[in-house]
Amino acid sequence: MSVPPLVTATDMLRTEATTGILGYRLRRAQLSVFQRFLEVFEEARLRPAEYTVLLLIADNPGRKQTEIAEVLGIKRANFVTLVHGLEARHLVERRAAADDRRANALFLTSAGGRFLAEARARHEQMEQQLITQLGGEANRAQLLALLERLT
Amino acid sequence: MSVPPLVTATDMLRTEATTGILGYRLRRAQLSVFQRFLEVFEEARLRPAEYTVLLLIADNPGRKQTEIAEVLGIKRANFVTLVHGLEARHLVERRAAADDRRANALFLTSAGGRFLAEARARHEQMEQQLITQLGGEANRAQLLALLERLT
DNA sequence: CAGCAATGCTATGCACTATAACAATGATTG
DNA sequence: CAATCATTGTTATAGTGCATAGCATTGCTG
Repeated sequence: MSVPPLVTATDMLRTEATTGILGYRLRRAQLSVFQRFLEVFEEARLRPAEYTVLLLIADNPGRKQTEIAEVLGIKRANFVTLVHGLEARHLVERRAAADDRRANALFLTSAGGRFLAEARARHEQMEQQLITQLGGEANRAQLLALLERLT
Repeated sequence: MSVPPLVTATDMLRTEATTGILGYRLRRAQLSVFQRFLEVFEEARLRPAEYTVLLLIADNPGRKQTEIAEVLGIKRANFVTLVHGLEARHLVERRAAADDRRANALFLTSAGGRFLAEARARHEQMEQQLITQLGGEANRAQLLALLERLT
């Protein structure tokens, strides 16, 4: 009769303990997804945070910086640089708010609209790949629902 | 007949677009879970990465720095500082590896073992809260399985 | 009007991450 | 064996994300 190997591969580490840590798995998965995003949007020079900002401005034109930033969980101070970068690329426009001269109302420029449309298309492809990876749209919906409960 | 309000709350932003971004939801959930971890382990002065390092050393005593670091996705260079901190707190011990004088074999000290046991207990409570939040252990298992597919 | 709050902004520090280079040691090859 | 190359731990350094403090301008409230 044949015997199984007496030792498993000596270079194999025991990692079962990490499966008990939801935060660890969340982090690894998030890094993995972000990494792919960075690769897909490298030539477009678009970062994850910038993409969400463009999306939010598109759906909420004319809103103040602070409002957009707060929804995304970005501090006012850090949002300044982010928006400034998008403005320098002529994707976003800052207009003084009519009702509050302290505030900047944010708008997408026409170039910003076209840029976002293109980005949306690319991102859609990426999201489709993730759905495939997850084993179907139902699994993605399930995952989103579970993530929602954690936030 | 009563009429629904003509306008929704003016301070409400449309955020549906972000639900189409798996990476965004992953990030928010991860930040939320990490935030709680930092609160729970603030007095113990234990960071998420440090916790996983201790766990891995406990389950794989005598392994080289590079091996532990690689499994956790930490660069060798950055791992040096991390281990050094744990060593300074007398939780981890570096011994010259017998078979390779370049390498450091990592071990938990007895104090490190006690510290980890306490940390494990606290973390178990935290994980239980997360399970409650997710609506049961089955949901947590499902979430872990889905996250696995993304990594 | 006086005092307080909010907005955008600048400056700054901390934590995490990534790369390059190095000495010591090990492995490989001619 | 000697020469060459790879690996390990380490240091130094830079970039990025995120947080806080403070400021001037403007708005709000009593």
